Amino acid sequence: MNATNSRTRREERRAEIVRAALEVIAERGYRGASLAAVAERVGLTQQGLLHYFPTKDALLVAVLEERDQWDAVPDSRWRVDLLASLVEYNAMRPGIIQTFSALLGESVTEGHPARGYFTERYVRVRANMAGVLRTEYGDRLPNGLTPERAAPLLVAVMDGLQYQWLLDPESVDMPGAFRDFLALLGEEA
Amino acid sequence: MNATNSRTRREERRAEIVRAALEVIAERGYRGASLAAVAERVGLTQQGLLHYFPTKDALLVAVLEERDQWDAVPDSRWRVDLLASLVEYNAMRPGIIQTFSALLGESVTEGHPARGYFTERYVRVRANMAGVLRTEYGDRLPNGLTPERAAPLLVAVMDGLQYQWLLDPESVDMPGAFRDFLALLGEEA
DNA sequence: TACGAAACCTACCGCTCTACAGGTAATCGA
DNA sequence: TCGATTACCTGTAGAGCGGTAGGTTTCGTA
Repeated sequence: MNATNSRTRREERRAEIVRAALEVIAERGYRGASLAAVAERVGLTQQGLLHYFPTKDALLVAVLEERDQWDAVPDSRWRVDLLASLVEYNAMRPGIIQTFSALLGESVTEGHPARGYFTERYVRVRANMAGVLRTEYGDRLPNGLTPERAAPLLVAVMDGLQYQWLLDPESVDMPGAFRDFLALLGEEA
Repeated sequence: MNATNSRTRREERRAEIVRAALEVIAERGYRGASLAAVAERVGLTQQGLLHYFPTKDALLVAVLEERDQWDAVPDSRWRVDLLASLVEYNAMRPGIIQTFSALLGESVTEGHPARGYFTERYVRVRANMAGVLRTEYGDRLPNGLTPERAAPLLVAVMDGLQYQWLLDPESVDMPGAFRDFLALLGEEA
């Protein structure tokens, strides 16, 4: 095997570990997720895992980078009707949603290693959403709101619905509720 | 001092501890909040604290009961315009908001002791909000939504805005955004 | 003033956690 | 085939955790 292959193998193993970490964080949160639990899931000892990620925080960074890659795909290519599909898609992947809902909750505590990440992510996502709305409606939505004022609401609805849905999926039709909200945004004042 | 006074003193001490617990949970989350840290804040040892709450979970129960008392005040007495005042009031108490945002985030993880609480609370709050909307608008909002379908959105916006605001209060005008949303709800389709 | 309970304390147990140190076996390039 | 790197392992340090056991002091009550 050549060097490229070695490098690939290492990357694959790291990706495997990140995937396991996503699961464990979903189940126990970041603070509650032990390296040993993640390691066990990929058939390693805790010390073996530290060979790939030297500290717990380094592993978290890798987890957050994975997420970045995930939703950095479309950016300005989004259109409002595609947002509904995104939420529908999310509703089929409760694991990921649970991971990042748990992390978001933890991140508001002091000195949490994901705090900076979520703060910056929100700035970016709000700007993205404002862009999407501007593309769709121009400088004013039908109801008179600017895209910049509607964007935080859009993001809030997505996040807020996720918590209600995670806690009680039977009672909350997340995609349906989100479509209701989009309809609300598109209506005349 | 008589028996009543003793009982009162005990209750006061417990309330003091619960207040300290709210602070520590806001800073570190529930899992990250150690009994010792709470105890120190009221000038006790960890074991002294256990004299008032026999387990950590018992302390959490008391914290959640405090919250119940807090927002059980008005129920059906709420009106839509008072919701805006509530959000404005919340914006002046970041500590409490942070405590319960952190707890909500943790609660979606498996086996979390607050999970049942939040699940039931959402059922109750959605029903309350639907009631408020019905009182204001009747069986259909101006845009055609039923109160039952609008209620999850209302709750989602409140929660979702809190996360954005906690992470970046300078960038997010929580009360303003919420008023925007209320206006949206009140508009004709 | 004597008694019992309440309000703490010290000491400690057993467990878990992250991380470091150092070893060993497999692998890989030259 | 040899020397080095990689991929793990065992062992353990060091701290923190919730909770128990059992003592002592304070205090209300009779």
